[in-house]
Order: sequence, then structure tokens, then C-alpha cells
Amino acid sequence: MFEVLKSSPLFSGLDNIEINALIDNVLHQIRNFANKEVLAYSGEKVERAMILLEGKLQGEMIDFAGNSLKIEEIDPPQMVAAAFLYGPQSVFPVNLSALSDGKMLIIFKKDFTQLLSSDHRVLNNYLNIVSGKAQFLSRKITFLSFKTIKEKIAYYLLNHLKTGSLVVTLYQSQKGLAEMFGVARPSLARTIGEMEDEQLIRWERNQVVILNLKLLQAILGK
Amino acid sequence: MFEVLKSSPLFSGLDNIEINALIDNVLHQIRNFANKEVLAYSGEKVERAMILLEGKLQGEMIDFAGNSLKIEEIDPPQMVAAAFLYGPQSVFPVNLSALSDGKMLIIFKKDFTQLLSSDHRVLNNYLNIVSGKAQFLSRKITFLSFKTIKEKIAYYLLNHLKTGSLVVTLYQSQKGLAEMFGVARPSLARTIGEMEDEQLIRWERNQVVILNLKLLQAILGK
DNA sequence: TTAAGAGTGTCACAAATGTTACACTTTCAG
DNA sequence: CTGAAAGTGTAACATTTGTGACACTCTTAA
Repeated sequence: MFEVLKSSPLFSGLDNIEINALIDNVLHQIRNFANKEVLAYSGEKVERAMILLEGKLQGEMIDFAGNSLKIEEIDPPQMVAAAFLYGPQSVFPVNLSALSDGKMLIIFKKDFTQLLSSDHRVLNNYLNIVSGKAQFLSRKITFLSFKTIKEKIAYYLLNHLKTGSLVVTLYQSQKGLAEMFGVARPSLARTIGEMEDEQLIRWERNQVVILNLKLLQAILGK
Repeated sequence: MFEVLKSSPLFSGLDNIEINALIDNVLHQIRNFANKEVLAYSGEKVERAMILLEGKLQGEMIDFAGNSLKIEEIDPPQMVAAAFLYGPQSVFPVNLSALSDGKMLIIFKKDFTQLLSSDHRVLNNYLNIVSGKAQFLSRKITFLSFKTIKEKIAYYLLNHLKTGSLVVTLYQSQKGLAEMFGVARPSLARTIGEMEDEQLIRWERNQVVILNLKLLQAILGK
């Protein structure tokens, strides 16, 4: 029934039969959601473990002025808010909204705790997920602490560059990127234009061609 | 021997005898360090669990231009880099340096894993610590995503204000604050000056008096 | 096929912050 | 007590980014 869970980090190392047995053993439910639906608001208590089965979600912070900072996109079969289920302040750090129709598996905290303690491998996986989450957030801070937009662009491109290639494929609009960078959209466009003038990159529709890798690295290197 | 550990989050709920038994049961060592010593560099692999016993540490990110962003200060008996011991990328996210002389308890990862699995309470505590760490980092992102220095100051003061009081005691210099905020020191001083002109606050040596709480909150509220 | 919506490039101007410099004060070790 | 080091207030100026506006392109659903 939960074929997709086999490749989920939480159940890594378990086979289908074991996964189904574990899940059947605890209370759970399936929740369907529609595109653009808001599934949770920042500050809301996290009382259930959620594993995305189908569709796409995003987490974004909204500040008091209404500006949004997109923190991450979530694809199946990832857990949602994994690092916020336990710990001293278990509330959603972001608004969670749907980028498409989809569905997710829901397990209440009490039952999830029981699931964790019933299998050492799952517990170990969960520990890795939460650690990975902290590491992701830490990298996010590194990224946000870059001062200039140019640095952010350079860092983003170099991190999404597959070794050997000089082309970065974009899965987001400039608008989406601007939100991730925490900058205004026209400011991003302007800086992109400047970097094109400098023959650093060529920014096309859905991909960016690196024209001068060394100079691009030098932006971060000095 | 490790009296201070009784109040450590990792050993919460255990008594002295149990703690000593657990620790004696695994390989461990004590490491002394001197003020200003750098204990680990960003990017270095985390191979040991470290619990601060005495002294004070700080973690700071250094960007390529040499600017530093102080992420946190660590006091005993906290764990160091707890969320970076497991997970996909177990490397230090910050430079770890000493703010005073001190010493810490060191347990190698393998032995620490053994310690975790030998007591359910400790494992549970550790899960809470790592979750708490992720939550801390998440709040840090919230903080860094404030656009203006004024917002950052207001947020910082309101968060350090004890209920009922109108005075915030500072345990850091303006220079230290500027590093935490990720802004230039004179810029911080200028903004403080502006807020004093506006009768919002009175900034004294080691403490800040809130003169107009409502207006201060309004900075974040609109 | 076409109209609507989303995304993009660009501009002029405003606002915020960084940079560098210097004088002054405070702290603290010797 | 004193000198050095660290911290603070402030200024002029340079840079960077945000804002709001508009025209244009692309995509897509009716």
C-alpha cells in the first residue's frame, strides 16, 4: 500500500513487508490536500508526524511586513517538520502550503513515538533525519549571511553545478529564487544583468550557462 | 566526578550514580583549553561528542571576506555540535573558539552511540537536544530575515525582556551584538542613536531601558 | 486563436547599510 | 596609577538594495 515509503529516509533499510507491518501497527490516516491549500501556519503546535506521499509542499516564513522567505520545498517521500515534532518548542517554524494536489500519511505524535521505539533502525533513521535537518538549516544560515546578491547567486550556482558541467538547470522562476534569497525580485534581475554584462554567466529561460567559472568562484573566494 | 552533568540536558532525569556509571562504561577523556583557543574549524569532521564542563565557547561563521557572524555562545553543561554528530554531513558548521579557559568531556562517536543505546532516557534526551538545536537554528533564520537593523534590535530586546520589567541587561558589547546581527558595528551604533532620539529606548552601559514598549512592539507589528 | 496571468527586463529614485576615519571613554593588567 | 587595548559615538561618503512603475514576452486555458 505504501510503496513510495520504501525509498523514504525514515524507512531506509526496511522492506515493504516490514514497513507495512510497522504502520499497520499504529494509528494513522491519509490526508488529501489541494493545490495552494495552507496545511499549517507558523506557530501552530506540531502534534502529528507527516510524511508526504504525493504532491509538492513548500515552507515559507512570512515576516511582519508580509514579505516571504521560502525556506524549502518538500517532495515525497520526505517527512514534514521532522525536527519540530520533539524538542522544547514543537511548533511549525513556517507556513506550510501546497504547491500541487497531493496526499500525506499522518501519524499522531504518541503513535509515532511508539513506532520509533518499536524498531531500532527507524529510530536511527529518524535521528539522522533530524540531524540532517539541523544541518540544512545551518547551511541556510551560511547562505543568508552572504552580504551581496552577487555572492548569493554565485554560491547558488556553484552549489547546483554538477561536476563536469557548466550548465545549471533551474527549477524555479526568478521570482521564486528572489524569495529564497530574501531579496526583491527586480534587485535580483538587475544583478543577473550585471553578471551577464561581465561575461560571467548567460541566464536563459530555465538554465544558466557558466561562462567564466574561475571568476565566479573568485566572487566567493576573496 | 562529573557533578555538573547532573544538570545537563543529556542526562536529565538521571542521578549522579547512574551518570557516572554510564560514562565510566565508555571510553572518554577530558580536554582542557585556553582562552581564545580555536577548538574546531568550520568544515572539519565531527568525530567526537563534546560536553562543556567549564568555561565558555562560541561558534561563529566566517565568510570569505573575513566577516564573522556569531551564531551562539555555549555554557556548561551543554553539548557542543550535538546536531552535527550524526546525519548526512557531519561537519562543524562554525569555527568553535574559547571565550575563556575551561575544559570539556570528550567521547568518541562510536562510544557515544553505545552510550545512547545503553539508556533510553539518554537517547530520548539526545533526540530532544537535536530537535531543540534545529529549532534554535530556525529561529536564527527568522531573526536574520528581518530586513532592517531597527527590527533586529526591537526583536532582540523584546525577546530578552523579562515579563514585568522594562530593562534588558546586556551580556555583550555592541561589537558582539553587531556580529550576532550580521551588521557593521557603526551601523548598529547609528541605529541605536536614532532609536534613542525617538525616545524608544535609553541605551546605557550594560543595560537598555525600554521607554516606549508599545512603539517598540509596533516596529515588529506592522 | 486569443485573452489573461505570470514572469522578465529595465528604469529613476529612495532608503538602508557599509566603509573609513578619528576622537573620546572605559577597562584592566602590571 | 598608568598605559595599552577595547569599546563607543559620530561624521562624510560610497554602495547596495528596495520600491514602484511600465512595457514586453511567454504560457496556457477557454
